[in-house]
Amino acid sequence: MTESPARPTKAGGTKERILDTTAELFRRYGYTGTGLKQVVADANAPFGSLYHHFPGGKQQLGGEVIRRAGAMYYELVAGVIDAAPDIVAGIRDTFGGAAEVLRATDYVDACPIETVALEVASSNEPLRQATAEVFEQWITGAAARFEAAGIDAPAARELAVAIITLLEGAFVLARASRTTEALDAAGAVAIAAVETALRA
Amino acid sequence: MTESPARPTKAGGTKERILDTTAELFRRYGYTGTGLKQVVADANAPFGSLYHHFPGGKQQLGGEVIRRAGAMYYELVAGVIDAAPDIVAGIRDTFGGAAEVLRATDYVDACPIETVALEVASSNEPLRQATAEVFEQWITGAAARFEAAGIDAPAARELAVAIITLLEGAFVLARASRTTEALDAAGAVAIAAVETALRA
DNA sequence: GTCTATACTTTGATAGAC
DNA sequence: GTCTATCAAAGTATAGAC
Repeated sequence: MTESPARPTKAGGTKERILDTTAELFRRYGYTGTGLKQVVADANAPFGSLYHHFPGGKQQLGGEVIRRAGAMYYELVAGVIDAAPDIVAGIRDTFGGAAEVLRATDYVDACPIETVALEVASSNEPLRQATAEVFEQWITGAAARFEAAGIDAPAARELAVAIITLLEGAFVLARASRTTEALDAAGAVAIAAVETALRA
Repeated sequence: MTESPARPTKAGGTKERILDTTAELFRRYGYTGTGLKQVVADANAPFGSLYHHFPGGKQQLGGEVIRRAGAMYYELVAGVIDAAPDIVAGIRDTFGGAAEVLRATDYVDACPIETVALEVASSNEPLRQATAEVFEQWITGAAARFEAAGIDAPAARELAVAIITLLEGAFVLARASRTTEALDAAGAVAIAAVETALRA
């Protein structure tokens, strides 16, 4: 009973709480749209704590959030794919599950780093690199699964890039239109591309 | 010679100059990342002019820029497609041309409304609707061309959604990685999807 | 390590002279 | 319709007590 329920809102230490809160705000409002005052308010943390844990300020916090959220989203999707009986079903479940989550969260919970990636692409080189590394990690992970399904390495990588491209593009149209039409269309094309590669 | 070279930087009236400048800034830095002071500075316009032409402030300016830039980009891509001998070549030219432009502009000139669309999707309902209308216009225009190529209406629309999804998604990965790999992979999948639909 | 108070800058927006 | 001056609020960041 030495543990005290200091922070009612979320579990974990102050640093983790700041990271999780920032990730949530980034997904909704993007990098420039998220203020540090809002971060500490939502994380129930004192302002000074932020600069204690992230002496590099908003940029350091942003970098850690991008890598952390990127890795977590990778694990999430990889789990869905690996739970399916085969790779085609895994891709189908990925797009179908993404559509479900979007509907259930009022079209908020899409890719956690996409908005930030576009915002920083031409304005913040360190953060741009962070997003590039996350996407590269996803591509490598997806390509490995396609290779395991019998597709040769170059085709597996190209297919991985195309699938992730379809998912990211569908998130843009889905969030703008508040429909899952793009995820359905993208999922169909994705499955067709995988089946074609498997036959080759 | 009654015309005086009042503004050295760009052609057109003050309002048009503000619209063009804002569109350029939105593409690079997004909506929240673009300040109105930077807009008037780059447009070589006095600050008061902005609120004279856009009494609704940043939101009204944003809405007009989204619709204007969206329509211009539509005309640009439609021109590329219609200049090609057939629809497959048109799609190939679209993805190839987009890759060329990205390389030539240091990965800045991608979709003019994509960053803004993600930023406002869950934070600014009027602007979210503006982006949704632009995407819908693109989908309708692309679907009409697929129908003209002999694809039935439902399939043409689904194909249009998928192609635009591929383009938007490729822009995200391309700008983040500063490579055109995603545009190449997306273009290949896009062409395959069109060819499949044409055979059906 | 926690927390408060504050410094400094930039933001969107307005008023009013011309 | 142009332009300057200015406002209140929010932005990031820092200092220093505890």
